[in-house]
Amino acid sequence: MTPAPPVDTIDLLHRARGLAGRTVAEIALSLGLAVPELGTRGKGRIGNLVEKALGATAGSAAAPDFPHLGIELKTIPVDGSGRPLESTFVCTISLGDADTTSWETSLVRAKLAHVLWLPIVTARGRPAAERRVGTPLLWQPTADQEAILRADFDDIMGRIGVGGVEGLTARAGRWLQVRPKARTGRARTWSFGPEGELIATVPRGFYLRARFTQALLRDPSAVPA
Amino acid sequence: MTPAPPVDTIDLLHRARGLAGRTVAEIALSLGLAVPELGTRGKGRIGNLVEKALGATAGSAAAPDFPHLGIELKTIPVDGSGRPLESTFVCTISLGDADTTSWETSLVRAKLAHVLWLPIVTARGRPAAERRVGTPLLWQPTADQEAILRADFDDIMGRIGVGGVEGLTARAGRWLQVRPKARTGRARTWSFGPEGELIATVPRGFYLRARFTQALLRDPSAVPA
DNA sequence: TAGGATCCACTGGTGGATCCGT
DNA sequence: ACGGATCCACCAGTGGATCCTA
Repeated sequence: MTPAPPVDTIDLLHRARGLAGRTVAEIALSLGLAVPELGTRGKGRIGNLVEKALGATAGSAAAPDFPHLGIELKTIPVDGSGRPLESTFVCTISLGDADTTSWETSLVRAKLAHVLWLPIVTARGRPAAERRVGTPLLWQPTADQEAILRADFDDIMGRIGVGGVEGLTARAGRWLQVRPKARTGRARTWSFGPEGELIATVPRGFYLRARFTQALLRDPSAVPA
Repeated sequence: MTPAPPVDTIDLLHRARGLAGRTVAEIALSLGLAVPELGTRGKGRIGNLVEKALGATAGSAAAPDFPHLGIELKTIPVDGSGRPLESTFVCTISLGDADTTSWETSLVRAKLAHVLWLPIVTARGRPAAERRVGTPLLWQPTADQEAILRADFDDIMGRIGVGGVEGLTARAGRWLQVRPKARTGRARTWSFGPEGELIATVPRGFYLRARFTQALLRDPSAVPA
């Protein structure tokens, strides 16, 4: 019942376009799956559903959703006019490697190198089943865009190197930012404090600000503020 | 329904003696739990049951079962005359640290520093529910015993340092031995080969040979072959 | 007999994201 | 608007051990 992986990029894009206009309920039904609930329950379930619908490789960490194509799938909740309602999670940040990781070798660069954006038209307060897939966009950063992402990355990693991760706020970064991930007070990861001492901290992730993804969805080569 | 932790060593020993002579079925019933199946299903379930019955801390890794007492609980299947039917698993071996770990700081020493042995009288082929708790033994290694355990540990770690973990067999060690742990071909851990190269291997654990535990149960200060 | 192979329950960490006060 | 907090599914790894052939 689960579709095979797409044979190539064209195939993937065709399939994604085939989902456009369909509701979450319809997609779930066609896969023989339960319609995901949302709200405070099951925040990531639409993302998982769409992955299955497009034949993405299941649950493979540190690899793109479509490994043979090198393409990452990202759903993004948008309002009726196509504006993102949320920032977009990119990946977890390796807090221990702040001083030895470069943009070139970073996971965040790998994730953003080639993305299939799939807007999910979302009316707040309505059942998830009603949400509808919008027009997909296959995107690779332009040189200008990547330069800014790299600058954000270097800025963030530099701040961690100087003051430790606890001194970093979500205010750093023009398009990329770092915010907490996972339930506060439960998950723990290891990092370094201002004096270089080893400390336990909440896991954090890279996110793309909504103002960047908003511009992107309208013009893939946009360079917004 | 789950007992509170024992307040002190005497309390623990009293409780353990209170289990002596009782069957697995009786203990499960008194805790309001299902009687564990065994055989090829649920090999560790009696151990878990007894932990609960004695108020051990649940599922705490790298800590003794009774942290405030520093005591480790080990069930051990024995025949009608009290002879162990199996070797006893002690703990996982840290393969990456072979050259930097000493007996003094090792997990295996910590685990064996103070053990509450609880024999489980086991007739092969009979239902697990019928198994009966034997006479508990609270044990700490004598100086002579610890010297041999340390020698085994050093021997094993030395062999790993020389030939890598893949050259190590369960034949090494007088009382302690190293054997595979977890389903072959599934779990993987990282180690070093003969040339110092990083390799993936099956996880392994320290076990106490049955000839040692057999002597121990008859005479806590025994120094068998 | 015992070395090598294997089994189940549980949970912490990861990947998928959205919630919600200020 | 947005920074900080939080939610669920899934799975590999760990802890509890015993099985099973040669």
